[in-house]
Amino acid sequence: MTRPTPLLLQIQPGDARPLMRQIVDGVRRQVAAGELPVGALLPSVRLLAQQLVINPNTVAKAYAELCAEGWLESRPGLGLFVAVARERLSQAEQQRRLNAACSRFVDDVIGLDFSPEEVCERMLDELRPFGARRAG
Amino acid sequence: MTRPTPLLLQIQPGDARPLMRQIVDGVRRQVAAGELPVGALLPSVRLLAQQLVINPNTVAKAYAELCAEGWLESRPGLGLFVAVARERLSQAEQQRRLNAACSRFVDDVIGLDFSPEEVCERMLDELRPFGARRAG
DNA sequence: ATGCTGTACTACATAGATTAGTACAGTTAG
DNA sequence: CTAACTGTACTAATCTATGTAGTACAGCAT
Repeated sequence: MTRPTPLLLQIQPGDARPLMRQIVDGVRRQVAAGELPVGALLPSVRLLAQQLVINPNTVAKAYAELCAEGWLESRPGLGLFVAVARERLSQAEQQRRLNAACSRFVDDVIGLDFSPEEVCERMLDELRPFGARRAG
Repeated sequence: MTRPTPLLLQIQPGDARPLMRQIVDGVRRQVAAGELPVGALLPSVRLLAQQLVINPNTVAKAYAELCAEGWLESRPGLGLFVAVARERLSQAEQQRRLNAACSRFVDDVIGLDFSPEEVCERMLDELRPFGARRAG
């Protein structure tokens, strides 16, 4: 009894990110925001590839990365499902990634004429919708 | 009367960023933080390449990008100097870059178990030292 | 048995980063 | 003027990541 599942995911030609990254980021956001509930079935590798008019291999690689990160769960023969939230990384690794992200972010905004407070506010507006998912 | 100028800049082998980016980011931070005062002479393309044990071409490209961004000024035959702060980008372009940076940052931290406030605090700690340079 | 599912593997093409080497024009000190 | 420095420009080769293409295999449902 596998119900088909729609997935609103768009690929922007003007986006500088590689296709695989656009898919990974897009699906990750939808899962983190709760738009894709736990247990939801995702479109198959071949179907999504057909919808986005890209190679199935690119979709498969994106899905594989999302499985490795713990967002999705693969049941071979059945499909890919949204996984239950769980601790995925050690405390140290999480700190390391936060530092790296902050470092890169600062490099990106360092030349812009915004105050740290302005930057912070704009960033929080985008981050808040995803704050809900914490492993328990 | 060109005085020689020291430049503390390290290249980390473990850093995933390309060499050119490490140089650009490193010099940009030092200029933005005021560690390199306006008018300071930077080490020549060939000297810095020798110090970092990399190809002079890589250094030249990094310097060229810093000139294009308005951080440095080139006087052929003399050398490269820290430029005076000035408006470099249109309001619209600055907004566009801030949005892109926030978007990427959120993608980076979305899977970590930190609250938006924790993320914000950690980010501000790294951003604040560079808030001083605003074009007037 | 048929048709769906994810996965694995190879080969090829492309773009970006880097190295390497050479060459040219501007500036300064001798 | 000459020599020695400066930044800049250009080409060619290499390496890596990304994407494309095609094929093959194993699990599951009807």
